[in-house]
Amino acid sequence: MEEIIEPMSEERCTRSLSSTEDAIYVLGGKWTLRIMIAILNGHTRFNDIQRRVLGISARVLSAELKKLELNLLIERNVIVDAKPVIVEYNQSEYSRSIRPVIQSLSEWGATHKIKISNSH
Amino acid sequence: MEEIIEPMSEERCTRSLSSTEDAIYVLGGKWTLRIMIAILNGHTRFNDIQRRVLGISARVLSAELKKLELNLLIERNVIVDAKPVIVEYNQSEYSRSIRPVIQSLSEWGATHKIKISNSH
DNA sequence: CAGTATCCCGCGAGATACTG
DNA sequence: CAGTATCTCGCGGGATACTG
Repeated sequence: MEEIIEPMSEERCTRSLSSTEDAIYVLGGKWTLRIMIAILNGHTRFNDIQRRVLGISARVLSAELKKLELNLLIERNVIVDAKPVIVEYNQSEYSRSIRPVIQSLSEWGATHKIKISNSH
Repeated sequence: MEEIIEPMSEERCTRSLSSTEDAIYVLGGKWTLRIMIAILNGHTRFNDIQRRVLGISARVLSAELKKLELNLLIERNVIVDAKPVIVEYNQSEYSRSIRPVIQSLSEWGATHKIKISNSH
């Protein structure tokens, strides 16, 4: 009886792929991580965030914040007893879970930049 | 690979962000990881890959393969002494470097899916 | 300040056809 | 088989203006 050695089990890889795609779907947008990192840096208010994330429009920022909130990565808090109402977007406890992911991406991105510039 | 240079403070975080964006830029496309994983799974020929990556057109696959090759993640090999010439896209040695990234994304994606489905 | 409403344009990408 | 060439269309997203 012979056994075929595969690079990796197809189904395991497929499952892994689908999870990977989910992650990319949530985190891989053009603005998503920029915004997330602005908030992690303590910039919690709409216009403050917009100032930090250069080039983003109010319309797109609004949509992105809703998406991040739906994914439980940020929490929208309205402080009603303020002169003009204050809205704060705060990192959630759960948002800590993406730190390793950001770390991993960041490390690879850094070495990759070197790799590419060396190759040209 | 790059676009805008930020003139902001917190340079360490900005550098990290920029590396993260570079990684997202390379890996975050709609098809990129699907294709990469198909190749890692041993599907090396154009039409074979296209069959594995459901929904992708030849035009887009062609462009994506060029991008992956430019990023040194795959190698294009032409086997000239075959009746109709055979072209193979093989994983590069360097492509091993993205495994931790895929792993990290995959793990977060899996737990996130559970997190989200529990919250609805 | 914290957004929403329109208008509008470019390009990402699907469909289809064609070539060496 | 391994792509390239058009043609087309939707929508992501920028610009601008407006509101509570």
